[in-house]
Amino acid sequence: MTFDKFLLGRRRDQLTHNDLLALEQLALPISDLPARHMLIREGEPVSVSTYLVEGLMCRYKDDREGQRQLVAVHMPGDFVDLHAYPLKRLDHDIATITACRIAQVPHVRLDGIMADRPGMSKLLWFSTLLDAAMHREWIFRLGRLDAVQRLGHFFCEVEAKLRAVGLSDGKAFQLPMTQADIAEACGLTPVHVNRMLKELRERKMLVMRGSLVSMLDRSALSRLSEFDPVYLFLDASIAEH
Amino acid sequence: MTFDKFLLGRRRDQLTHNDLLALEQLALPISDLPARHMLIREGEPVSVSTYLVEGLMCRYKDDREGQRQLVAVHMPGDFVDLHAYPLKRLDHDIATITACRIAQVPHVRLDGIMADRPGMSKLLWFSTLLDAAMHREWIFRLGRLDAVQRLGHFFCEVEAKLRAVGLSDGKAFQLPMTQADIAEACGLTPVHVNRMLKELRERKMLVMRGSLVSMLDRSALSRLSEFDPVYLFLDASIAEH
DNA sequence: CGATAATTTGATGTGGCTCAACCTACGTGG
DNA sequence: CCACGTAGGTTGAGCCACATCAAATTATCG
Repeated sequence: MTFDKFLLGRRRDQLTHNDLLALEQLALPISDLPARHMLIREGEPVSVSTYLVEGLMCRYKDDREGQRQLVAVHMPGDFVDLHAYPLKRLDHDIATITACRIAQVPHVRLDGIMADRPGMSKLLWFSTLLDAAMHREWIFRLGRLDAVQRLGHFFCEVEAKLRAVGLSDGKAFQLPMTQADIAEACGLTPVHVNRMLKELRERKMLVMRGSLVSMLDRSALSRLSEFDPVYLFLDASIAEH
Repeated sequence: MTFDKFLLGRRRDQLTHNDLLALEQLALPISDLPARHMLIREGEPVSVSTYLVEGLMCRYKDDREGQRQLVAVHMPGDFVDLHAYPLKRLDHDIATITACRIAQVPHVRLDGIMADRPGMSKLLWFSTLLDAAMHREWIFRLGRLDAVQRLGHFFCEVEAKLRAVGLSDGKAFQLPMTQADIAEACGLTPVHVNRMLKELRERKMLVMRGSLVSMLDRSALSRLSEFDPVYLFLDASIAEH
């Protein structure tokens, strides 16, 4: 039950029934975190990894003045900091955006998986490299797209990920982030995010009211923002629609 | 001999002598590539991974108009596309910058390592996550730093990596990249890179003449550009100096 | 020595930032 | 139930960092 969203839409078939059972048995009891709560601070040694069951989390680096740059947004089904297993400490902070439900897996138990289940180890490895692939696309977004495109691209990515775990129908979805959060993700100021959202609204591509995002014209939006979901490594069936 | 730079300065001690021997035996004979040569194109299935023995390589995504955004620069000792092993295909292109000497490892042989050597598998996993950590820092660089800082930060990163494999003495090093290449890495235009290099020169922090980069004042440069090498996961001894 | 790539400099345009004000929704306590 | 505080969102005016376009100068290399 806990891991029923894990890797959904991505090579799930390569997890055997026994693998999944082994995964379920790894997890400690589920716990809850409040919104806007810091989970891990840069540099501290980490000995458990967190799997996100419900809610929104983010990873970020901050500059000298404490300004944040988000480097990832996580949603249900994501192994948020599995990379802390080989790395042992993190180079960035992790915090919740909304209230979250999580399951934590001690690293010593993962050692068992590495020793006994090479196939599953490779799939865990794969899931951390998915994050790396998304990082690369974020670099592209910041380096080569202008403000409207960055927003469009960001929303396309979030929508595709949510759809893979059944949290978007392809038209509308809940995204409880403020415009300031989105600004921190896209390397823009909140003021400019506001103006660009207005432009997307006027262009009849996307409307965000509160936490409800409605994609009025997804294909136009992905064309505008040069979004191509190959980097999400989704199975053909999900990527197409 | 081939892998004598692998992970240098980073948890090398966790590779046993037998591990290293196993690694050396994995590699196919060494081969050479010309400068400005594409090695792997986005999307094509990959069944071998490339280890860089000598030269400079880069990974990049390009936008609709063919404009490149570099997402990584690789130097000797890097397992350039080990991540292709779990991923099976890549989300970006890989090309040489200078002429390169490489060793290629077939993925089937890595399967053997996954099955027999969990400790070494974890170290290989670790090395791919190092790339992810660098990606995150690149996101930060593009999202939160201005042009001079981006350049300073980029040079600090390159210098630290080169120093870890003995290719920089902490003062000067060879970097055979054009200003246009650097622009593609930092999300700037070549013209503006040129002007900002001039500024770094005038501020007596860094001079680039041809491919020789001289860091006149490394500590001032890293302060200016908010460079902190923790994300490179270097052993204390190398990180300090 | 000539051709071509790389660097340098100048002039001008503009996308996104800054600062500042105002508006709206919502939760809390009087 | 209203008053008020606060967080989030919206809008305007002015400015600046970086882009763009264009041309000249300097390396590099067959």
